[in-house]
Amino acid sequence: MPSTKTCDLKTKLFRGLSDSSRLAILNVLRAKALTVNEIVERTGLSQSNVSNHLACLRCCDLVIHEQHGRYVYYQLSNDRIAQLLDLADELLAEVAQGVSQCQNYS
Amino acid sequence: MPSTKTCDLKTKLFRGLSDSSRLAILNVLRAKALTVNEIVERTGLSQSNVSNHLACLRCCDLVIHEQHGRYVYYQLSNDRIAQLLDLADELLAEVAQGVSQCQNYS
DNA sequence: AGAACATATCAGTGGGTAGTGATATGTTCT
DNA sequence: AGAACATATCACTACCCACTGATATGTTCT
Repeated sequence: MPSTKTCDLKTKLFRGLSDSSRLAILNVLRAKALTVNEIVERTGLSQSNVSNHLACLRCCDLVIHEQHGRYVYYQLSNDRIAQLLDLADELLAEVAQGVSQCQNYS
Repeated sequence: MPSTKTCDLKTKLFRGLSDSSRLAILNVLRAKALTVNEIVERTGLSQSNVSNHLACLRCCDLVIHEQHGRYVYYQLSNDRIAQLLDLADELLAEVAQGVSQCQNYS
């Protein structure tokens, strides 16, 4: 059974995933490594917003980046991230309606 | 590839998991079904706090409840929830340090 | 060197939400 | 019926965090 400390870290990990911008970024990165601008185009988010969130995701070791010339390529750092997203989809397949209706948060 | 709508729902699902109280509740429920009071004792949270979060988790179909006399037993609704928590632990095993250091949120 | 492009950083603000306390509802005793 | 227990509901407040806009840093051209 996870300790309190591990639980708090897990809370923080999930908080990293509980933002629509960050999740959109992780989602477009599932296909392949992308530059910041490509991420901006595909998500429709502003550049500074994407960059801010990338800093967060990078700091949390959820993505890694590689500078190629003046472009910076980002990709998922770990296969388990995609697995986690997949598993979340599977769970959602069964609880989507409930989650959708829940009024406690948006 | 998940649609925007699915992504938003996933965001909401993760938001459900991104609170230390809710995660603590889900965590103690992994062992077995518990009454509200047992959850209160094991998590150290206040009764109203636990009850509020249980309402949220119940609404999201993440837990189910059964009334037995004056006690209400709660349990996880779906095996994938525990799987998701396990997978998060596995991912954390590799990114814990980064997550821990990240200053973007607490 | 300077211009154009690509990305990062930072401070400020507004909106959302978690926790508390009081109270309501529901159940099982005597 | 009434008391004691178990749980749920609700309104309020304080805090946290996501987005924006401006600007800084870094890179590759001519």
